[in-house]
This record gives sequence, C-alpha cells and structure tokens, in this order.
Amino acid sequence: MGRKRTKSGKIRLAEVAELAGVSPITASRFFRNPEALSVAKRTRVESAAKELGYVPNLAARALASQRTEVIGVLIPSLTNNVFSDVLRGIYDASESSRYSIQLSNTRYSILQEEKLLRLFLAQKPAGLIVTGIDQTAESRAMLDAADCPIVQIMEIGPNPVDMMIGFSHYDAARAAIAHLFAQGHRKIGFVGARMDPRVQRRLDGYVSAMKDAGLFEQRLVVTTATPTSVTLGAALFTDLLAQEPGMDAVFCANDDLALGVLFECRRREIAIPEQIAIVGFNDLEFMASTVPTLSSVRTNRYEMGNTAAAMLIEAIDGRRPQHPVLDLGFKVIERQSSSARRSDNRPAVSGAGAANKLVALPSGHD
Amino acid sequence: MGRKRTKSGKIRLAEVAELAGVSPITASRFFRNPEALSVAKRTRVESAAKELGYVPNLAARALASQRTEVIGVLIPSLTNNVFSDVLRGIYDASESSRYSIQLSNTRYSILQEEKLLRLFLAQKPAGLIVTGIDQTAESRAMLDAADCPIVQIMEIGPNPVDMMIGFSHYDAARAAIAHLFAQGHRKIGFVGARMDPRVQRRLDGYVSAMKDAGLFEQRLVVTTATPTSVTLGAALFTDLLAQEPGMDAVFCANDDLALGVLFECRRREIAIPEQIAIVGFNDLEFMASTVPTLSSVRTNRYEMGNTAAAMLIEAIDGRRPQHPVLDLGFKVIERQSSSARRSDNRPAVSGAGAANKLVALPSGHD
DNA sequence: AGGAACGTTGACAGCGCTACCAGCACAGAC
DNA sequence: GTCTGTGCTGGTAGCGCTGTCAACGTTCCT
Repeated sequence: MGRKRTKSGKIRLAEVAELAGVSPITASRFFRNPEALSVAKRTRVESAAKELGYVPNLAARALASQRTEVIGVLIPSLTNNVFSDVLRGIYDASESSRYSIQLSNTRYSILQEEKLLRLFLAQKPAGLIVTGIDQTAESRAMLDAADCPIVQIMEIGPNPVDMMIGFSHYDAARAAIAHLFAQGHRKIGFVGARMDPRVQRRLDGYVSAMKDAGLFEQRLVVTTATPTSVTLGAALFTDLLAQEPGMDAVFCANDDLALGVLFECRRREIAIPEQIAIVGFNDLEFMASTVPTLSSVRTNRYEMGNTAAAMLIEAIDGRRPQHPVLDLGFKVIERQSSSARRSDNRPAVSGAGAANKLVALPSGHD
Repeated sequence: MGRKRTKSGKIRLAEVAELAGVSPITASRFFRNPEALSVAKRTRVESAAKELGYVPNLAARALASQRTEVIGVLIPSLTNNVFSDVLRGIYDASESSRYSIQLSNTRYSILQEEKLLRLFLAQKPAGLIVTGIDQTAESRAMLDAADCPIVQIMEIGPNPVDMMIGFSHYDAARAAIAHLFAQGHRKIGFVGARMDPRVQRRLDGYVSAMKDAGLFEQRLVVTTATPTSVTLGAALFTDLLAQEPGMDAVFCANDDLALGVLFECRRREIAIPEQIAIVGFNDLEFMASTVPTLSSVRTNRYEMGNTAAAMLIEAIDGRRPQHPVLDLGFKVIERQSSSARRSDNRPAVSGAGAANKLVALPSGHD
C-alpha cells in the first residue's frame, strides 16, 4: 500500500551535450532555436536527446530565462456551459504550442479577479486571457503595467487593455428583440439570471429596443442574481406571468432559462409560439432539438476561446495581429418558438451582427 | 498601441531577510514552516515581506527543492457536463491549498493519455488525478513508478494504482434497470453514445440485469461512438424504435440522451411514462424541470472531484487516508418519467449503491 | 556539575538551465 | 594581405531559492 520511492533517473542537458559531443549551451540552443545550429550538430543533439529520453526541466528554464511559458486564464465560472466551450477553444489552441494554461475561477467577483491577477502577474506569465471589460481600477492598472500580451474575451468595448475578442451583447439583444418585433410581437418580457455584466448589457439592449418602440414597461422584466438554471427559468417565467399576464413573447438571457420557460409553458398549456414566443441566448446544442425547437442568438464561443489563445500566442512570439480588436458577431437563429408561421423545423436564419468580420474599433455602445 | 515595457521591480527573499534582520534561510523557512521560527523573528519576517510586497519565485523554489506544487489532472473531455462538475470540485479544493492545477485533455484516447502522462511526470508533479481505470500498460507502469500520490477518479475497480474515488457504473446501471423492473417494465431499451469505458460498463450492467431476468435481446440496444448530444438522443431513440417498436422503457446512458428521447416522444406523441418510461444517468439539474420530470441515476460529480483533490493534497502532505478507495455510490431518482403511478413531481427516491460509504475494497464487478 | 536533548539559526553549495559576451573560422571586399 | 562581416560555438556567471549540516544557546536530566 505504501507509495513508491523511485530515484529520479534524471537526464540533464549536460548529459545530452556530452553524448552529442557539443557544449551544453549548444544543446540548449537546439531546443530553443534549432535553426541557429549547423545541420551536423543539430542532428547529433537531436539523436542524443532522443536516445537519452531527455525532457527539459521547466523550472530551471524559467529561472534562468526569467520568463515562463504559462498563459494565465481568468474566467468567472467553471459551471456555465458558455465557458466550457470557450475553454475548450483555448486548450485546443494551446496544445499545439509550447505554452501551458493556468486556469483560475473568479466566481464572478472582480475583487477575486484582482487578487488572482496579482498572483498571476507575480509569476510573469507569457500571456493573459481575462474575461470581460469590467475590471477594478486596481486590476486595470496592473493589466496596463503588465509586461505581457493580454486578451480580453467575451465582449468588446472601448479602451482595450491590449487585444480584445468578443461581440456586443447589447447589439445581440437588440437584434433578438428586432426579430420578435418583425414577427409581430409587442409585449415582450425579459428573463435574466446571474446578472453579470454581460447579462446586464443584454438587458440594456432589450430595454433600449423596447424603449425605441415605445413599448418598455418595468413589469416586463424579471431578473435575479441567483446563478442560472433550467428550474430557475421556469420560476422566473412564472413570476413574469404573474406581473404581466398579457405577454406575447419572452427573451431569455440564456438558453437554460429558455428551456425552463418552454417546460413551464407546457405545464401551463401555453402554446408556443401562438400564445407566447421564446428566444434564448447562446444557441446551445439542445435548442434545435426541443419541441417546439427554440430560437436563440448564436454566439461563437469555441471560436472566441480558440482565436483568443491563438492571437495571444502570436503576440507572445512577437507577431501582433493587425486588428487587436476582433468582433466575432452573433446570429439570430429563428426556429419554431418564435416563428409566426410555425415553420416546421426549418431553421430560418435572420442574420445580424458583424459575424466573423474584422473591425478595427469595437462596435460597443457605451 | 505598443505593448508595455516595465522593469521587473522584483523583490527577492534576500531583501526581505535583510529588512527583517535575519538570514535568507530563516526568511525562507518562514514561508514554508513558520512554526519553526521564534515568534519574534516570525513577526519581523512577516511584516518585512508585507512591507516589500514580496511574492516567492515559484520557479526558483521548484528548482531548488526538486519538486513542484502542481497537481496534474487528466480528463477525457472538456465539453461533457459531467467533467465540468468534477473539475469544479477539483479547483475548489485546490484553491485553499498551495497547489495549482495543471489540466490536460485526453480526448478519450488512452494513447493521448499516455503521452500526456509522460509529459506530466517529467515535471515531477506533486500529485496526479487521472480519469478511470483503463490505462495502457505503459501508462500503468509509469503510474506505478511515479514518485507522487495519484488518485483515479470516476469509477472504482480492482488494483488501484494508489487512491481511487468513484462508483460502480455497472451497479448503477443494474439499479436503474431494477427500478424499471419494479415499475413493471419488461422490454427495456438501451441508448448509449460515445461509449467510453464507463458508458460501456453501464451497458454491461444493463445487459447483465436483462439477462438475469431472461429479457435481453440484442435489438434492444442502440449505441454509437459519436459524442453525445440531445439531438443524438432523439436519433438513437428513433433507430431503437424502428428495431423494436414494442419497447416499454428506455435506459439512457446519460441525461442529454434522455432529454432527446423525451422530445422525440413528444414529437411522436408517445406518452411518458404510460407508453414508454425513461431513465437517464447523472441527474443533471434540468432533469427535475422537464415535462414530465425525468428519472435518473444521481452521481456525486462535484464531490468526486472535490474529495479526490482533498485526498490527494492530504497524501502529498504526508497524511494518507485510511481508506484509499472511496465508493461515492449513486442513487436512483424516481420521477414522473418512470413512475407507474405518474406521481406528480414528488421525487420518490429508491436508494441504491454505497452512497458516501467508505469501503476498503472496490465494489467493482470485473 | 556534566552531559544529553531540544529548539533555533546561519553558512555553504548547488538545483538545471540560459543570458551575455567573447572567440573562432571562413568568406568577401578592398 | 588586411580588414570587416557573418555564422556558429563555448565559457562564465548567475537566476532565486532550499537541502544539508553544523553551531549556538538553553533547558532538563542524572
């Protein structure tokens, strides 16, 4: 039952150099910049390293070179589906590089974020990915002073710290409401949970669209700080219905809530979309499979993470992108739940947003 | 637009020691084992460190001490909800410790796992968390020879490498089928996707339970190697229905598939549970909110990750748990989708599995 | 009183690697 | 033939920290 106790049969760079008949420093160069070696020595070191099964000691490398090959990632939640897609993108992009990911969870607290940032920065990361644009002043100062490339993800806004990739949650919400208007809906409710800054901006977009049409009423909105869930969607919708029974559509700040609303409608025998239309946000996979299928605003989460990491790595290696701010856009996906014609399963797409378009400046609203 | 260029205002341990009027080694001890210092020096070093804003250099520490404070985690997927819960547990447990998590994704490939393992081990991690019990012989040899504590998570089985925490997927599946038998169902189908080793063992459990009852038929089973999704659940169920129209229940290898089956039933106007009962696996949050509510086998995913990391940290610090193998059990949660009485929303619980019970030996079957 | 035992402290010597700079050989320019 | 430039290579000197061991003072025991 006792744990093993193997001696560390460590192969050092010096051993490799000796076997290859070169100096340690030449062997070292082989691993960092092979082109700098003559072909003869290069192959000698290569085969020596392989023969000995040499693996560089990262700690020694970091100490000697005064920099690490770690990319710090700060995200607010590990639970949220949205972030698991983003993370997958980040990890996929990092795998083919020599950088490793160091992940930390801010739990939607900008104070926690500040603390973690301080911790990260002290270890001199090669790069940093942070979520959103709502850092504390202190955090912002640290980021500005940081000696490494930084990407802000999830949304775009003014004054990027460095690079930025995301989309306008405000515009996305407005597009969703515009779609519902186009389908003839007027009394459109809003259901939101967690109310992090991005959800807040979706609410702002909803409010502005409704106000523009002269249709905004406070009692059309139900929100909570509670973390989102399907069950919560049903509960919030119940509240909303009590406040405003005459509602003809609901815009949900995310898809879990929308699914909860769908089931609550079923429970109450409310016909979708005849009596109430539903539009969600994010377009998770299941939205296309529900009955009726659920409309949503598609966001490019995997691509966001993947591109962020790729941009960051390019920047670390000295190749800064021409367009440091990238708007990945969004798309309103119309399905049965918001189709006046009840179009069976045929997902009509009403495009919006600058999908995949490079923009030099953020398309933010504030 | 150019990136910042701040000089690295670094505070070294020597500076702290000087300000505190002690030798560097004493200051060093303060950070590793404060109890070893006299109270006077302890407070002197503490305030000196705070005054200078000292942050230890982890690379130097790792190099000098020949060990890192990194816990390696190997999981097969970042997409799967199941793993996001486990991960959350791991991160939560690690946050209060001095260890940091290094995560890698094996993508359900044991060859990839072997490669990553080699990489990890070369950096002398403080501990390792690996998924499952199906490593390659080579991986197994490396794990056995590893000089650090190791926890295998997600399931339990014979011959643990070191510690192990999980539950028997085989028993869990058998319990689900027993529940369906108890409700009077006989022609019970099985729907499975991805078919990783754990899903395979659920299938094995299903097959054995059905065979025990003399009810097994090959055409009651539909599986695919494709990654799981709600849409896939609907598709697989459609295939199953074509193979065996007389089915009266379906056991789904996970909840996403179960949700897909629910919607496919709705599409085909099949009454749940009157015509077909459904039982899922994992008991994700939404299962309690669907219409009808969906039965499932509850697994303790967060706890699994959390306890695994906690056990590992204890073991790293030299306090090995008395019971290195921990069976977290499972619970069949009966809801409307498999209740003969169509009990409204009241989640009757038919217990099974050694929930939260410590067992010295794995309760595995193979 | 002598000695063992303990708690506390510091000197020394690296951990394995890379930054920096010097040096060498060779090619081409004058 | 000398000079300069280029490409490749190696020596030296740490990076910031900790393991080991010795030394010190104090207490407690016999």
